Amino acid sequence: MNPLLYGSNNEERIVAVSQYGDRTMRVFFREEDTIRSTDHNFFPFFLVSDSSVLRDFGVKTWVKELDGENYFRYLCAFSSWNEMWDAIRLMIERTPQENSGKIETYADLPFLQLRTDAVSQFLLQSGRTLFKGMEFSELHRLQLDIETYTSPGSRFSNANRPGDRIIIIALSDNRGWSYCIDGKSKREDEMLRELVRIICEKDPDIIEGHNIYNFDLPYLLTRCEMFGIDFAVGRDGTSPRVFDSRMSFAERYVKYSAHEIPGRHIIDTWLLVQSYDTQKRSLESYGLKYAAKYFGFAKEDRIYIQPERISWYWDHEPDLLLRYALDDVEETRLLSEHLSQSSFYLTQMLPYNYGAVARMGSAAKIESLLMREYVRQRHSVPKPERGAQTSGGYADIFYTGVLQPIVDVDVESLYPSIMLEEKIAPSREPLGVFSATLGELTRMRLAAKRSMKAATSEGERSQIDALQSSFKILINSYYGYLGYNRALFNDMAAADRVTRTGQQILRQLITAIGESAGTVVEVDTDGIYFVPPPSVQSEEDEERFVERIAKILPKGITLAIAGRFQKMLSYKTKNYALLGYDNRIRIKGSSLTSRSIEKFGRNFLLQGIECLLNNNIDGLHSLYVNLHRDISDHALTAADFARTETLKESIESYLTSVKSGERNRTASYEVAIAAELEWKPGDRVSYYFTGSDAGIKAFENCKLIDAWTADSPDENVHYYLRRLDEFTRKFEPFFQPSDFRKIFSLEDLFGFSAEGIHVLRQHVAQKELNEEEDEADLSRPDPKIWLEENL
DNA sequence: AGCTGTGGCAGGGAGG
DNA sequence: CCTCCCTGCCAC
Repeated sequence: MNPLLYGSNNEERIVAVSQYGDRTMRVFFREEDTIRSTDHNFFPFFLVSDSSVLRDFGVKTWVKELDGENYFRYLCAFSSWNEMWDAIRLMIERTPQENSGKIETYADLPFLQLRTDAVSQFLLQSGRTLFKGMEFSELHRLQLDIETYTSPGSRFSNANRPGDRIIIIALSDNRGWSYCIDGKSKREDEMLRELVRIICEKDPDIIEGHNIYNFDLPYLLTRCEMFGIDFAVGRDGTSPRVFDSRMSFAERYVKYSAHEIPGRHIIDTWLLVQSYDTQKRSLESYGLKYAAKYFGFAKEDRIYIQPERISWYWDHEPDLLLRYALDDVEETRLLSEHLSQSSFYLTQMLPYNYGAVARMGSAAKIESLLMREYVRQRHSVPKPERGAQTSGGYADIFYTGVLQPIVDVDVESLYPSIMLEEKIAPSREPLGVFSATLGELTRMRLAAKRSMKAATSEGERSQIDALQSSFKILINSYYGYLGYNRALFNDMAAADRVTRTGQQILRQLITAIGESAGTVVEVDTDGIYFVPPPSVQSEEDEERFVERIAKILPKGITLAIAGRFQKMLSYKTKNYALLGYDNRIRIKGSSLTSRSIEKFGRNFLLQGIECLLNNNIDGLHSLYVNLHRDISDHALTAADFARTETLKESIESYLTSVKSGERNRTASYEVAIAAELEWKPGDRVSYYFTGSDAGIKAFENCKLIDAWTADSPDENVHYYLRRLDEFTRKFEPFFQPSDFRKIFSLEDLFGFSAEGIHVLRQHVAQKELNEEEDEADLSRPDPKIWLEENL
C-alpha cells in the first residue's frame, strides 16, 4: 500500500485516538530484550498516567510504578503485539478526543518516550479532522481579533491589571459575515458570553488570528476566568487546553502558548508569516499591518491606528476603532488564505490534524510518515544515532565587481534528486519507507505541476499551487531529516554522501562552463551565476548553452535557468546584487542587506549599489557626502539609526551565560533589561547608541529607540560616522585605493570628478579543495588576486 | 512541551 | 593594533 495514501479509504481510516478527560495516555518504546528479539531497538508500548484508564478498558496490563524524576507514575507494557493492538482498538472506540506531544529519551531508563500525543504519531484520525479529500474552500474559517484598553502610563496591555480590559471583539468568516462585539453597549462579561455563544452557533472548523496564541486567546481566557465564565468553545463543550510550545524558524525560535480547542483547529497567521519568511527572507516585520501590505492585501482606505493610541481612540472616536478592528480581521482572513493552504493539504497526507500540522516542523512530519508505516507493519524502529554531519553545500566566489550579462542556473531539487538517483536512505530503515515516500511525493508533485498548466481559473491554479508547494516542503526536508540528531531514522553518513555528491556535481558544472568559455562568478550549493561566452547572445542561445552544459550531469539530475540578469555586483560569497531586465535591483547577503543593519546603512548600501550597477560614480560620492552631513547635523531620526535585533534568549539564560563567562554582555539585552522590558525569546528590540566618542562600549551606551527625542538628540554622532565608514568599506574591492579615497571623502561636491574612475573587476583565487595544512599556504598573506581590465 | 541541516559574513567584547 | 570567541543574520 502507498504509505502516503494510507487511511484514504474508509476501511483503513481510524478515528481520532487520545486520552479521555484528564486521563493521559502516552506511548513508549521498550528495549527489545524485554519482549521479543529483533534486529531493531524498540517496540512501541503504552504509558499511562493513570493505569485505571487501561483497566477500565479491560486490558491486561503489566504495571510498574516509576519513581524519581519521571513524572509519569505508571508504565504498562504488553506481552504481545496483538495485545497492544487490541488495546489501541479499545481506546479508539472509547476515546474520541485528540492529543499531542513529542519524543524524548531518558538516559537512565530503557525507554524512549514518545511524549507526543500518543497515538497521533501512529494512527490516522477521522476523515473530518484530517480533511481527507476536502478542498480548502470547504472549510468554515472564523477570524478573531480583540482590541484591549490599556490603563494610562502602561506600555503594554495586560489582562491582569485593573483598568485594562477587552473593548472590542472583531469577528469575520470566509462566508462574507463580519461582526463587532462592541464594549460601548455591553459589559465585558456580556461580551465574553456573546463570543462563546457566537462561536458555538457559527460552529467554525477553524479559528484564525494574528498572534492569537500569544495574545488574543490568553487574554480572553484570563478575562473569562476573572468573570467566572467557562470559555467553552470546543465542539464537545469543553474549553481550550493550553501548553507552552516553541516553533523554530531556521536559526531562531519563538515561544508561544499553544491552545487546542477540541474539534476545531487554530491557525496563527503570525507564525505562518514567520514560517514563510524563513524561505523568502524579505519581510521587515511580522506585524499584521506590514504583512498585509507586503502581500498586497491592505485596502486603500484601511484605517491605521498606532497600538499605543487605541485607548485614546476608544475614548474619543470609537467608531473609527471599530472599523480598524474589522480591517484587522479581514486582513487576517486574506493572510491565512494565502499562507495556510499548504498546511491544509499536507494534513491530508500526515497522521496529524490541521492545527498540529500548521505548528509542526518538517522533521516531525517526515518521521510521522515513517512511524505510521512501521507501526502498521508492526515493525520495530531504531534509536537515533548520535553525532553530526561533517559536510554541507559548496559555496565559492570567482569574481568581484560588476559583471554582465548574467545567467543563473540551478540544479533542480539537487538533494532530493541525489537521494533518489544514488538510492541514499537511512541505513537502519529496512522497510524502505524513506525512499518510497520521497519518490512518491516527487511523482505527485510533478503531476500537480503538470495539472497546474491545464488549470482554467485563478482559484484552481492557487489551489493546485498550494498542493504542489506542500509536496515541495516535505520533499526538501528529507535531506535535513537524515542529519537531524534527534530523528529516529537519522543517518549522518548518508547526509554526508548527499552533500558530497552535490559538491561534486557543482564542481563538474563549474568546470564545464569554464571550458565552454563562460565566466563563473559565484556559486552556492545548487546554483551558479555566470557570464555566458560572447558567442551566446539571445535568450535562445542561453538555453542551448545550458542544455549543452547539462549533458555532463548524471542521470536524473537536471539543470534549469533560474534567472537572467542585466548585471551582477559580486561582493563576497553569498553576498551580491542583481540588476534584472525589469530594472529592479535584488540584494542578497547579510553583509549588504540585513535587518540588523541600521536603516540609514541599508539605504546607503542600496543606493550605493544602484550607483555602482549604473556606473554612477558622481552619485556615489554625493550619496556619501550627504549622508555624512546628515549624521553630523543630527538630521536623522531614531528610526534611521536604530538597530533592531532579536532577543533569542530569555533574560534568565542570558544573565546565566554572562555570569559564567560563556558570552559577553550585548547591547540588545542590556537595553531590554535596563528598560524593564518583558520579552519572550524571539521578540525584537530597537535601540541606538549614545555617548560622545566613537570608542564607546556599546552595551554601556545604548538606549531604547523610544527614549530618543528630536528636541534633544543624544545619538552618538561619532559612532554613527564610524558606522558610515564601515558601510563605505564594503565598496573598497570595487575601486583602486586612490579612487576609493577620492569618492568617499568630504571634498566639495563641485571639486569632485569621477573622471578616470572605473569599477574594478577582480578574479578571486578559488579556495583549495583539500585544505592541506601546509607551511607555504599558511605563510601566504592573502588569496592571490589579479586585477583585470574594468568593464 | 518542541526543535531539519551547513556555510559564510559582520560586529562586538575581551585579552594579548 | 591583532586574534579568538560569541552571537545574529542570511543563502541555500
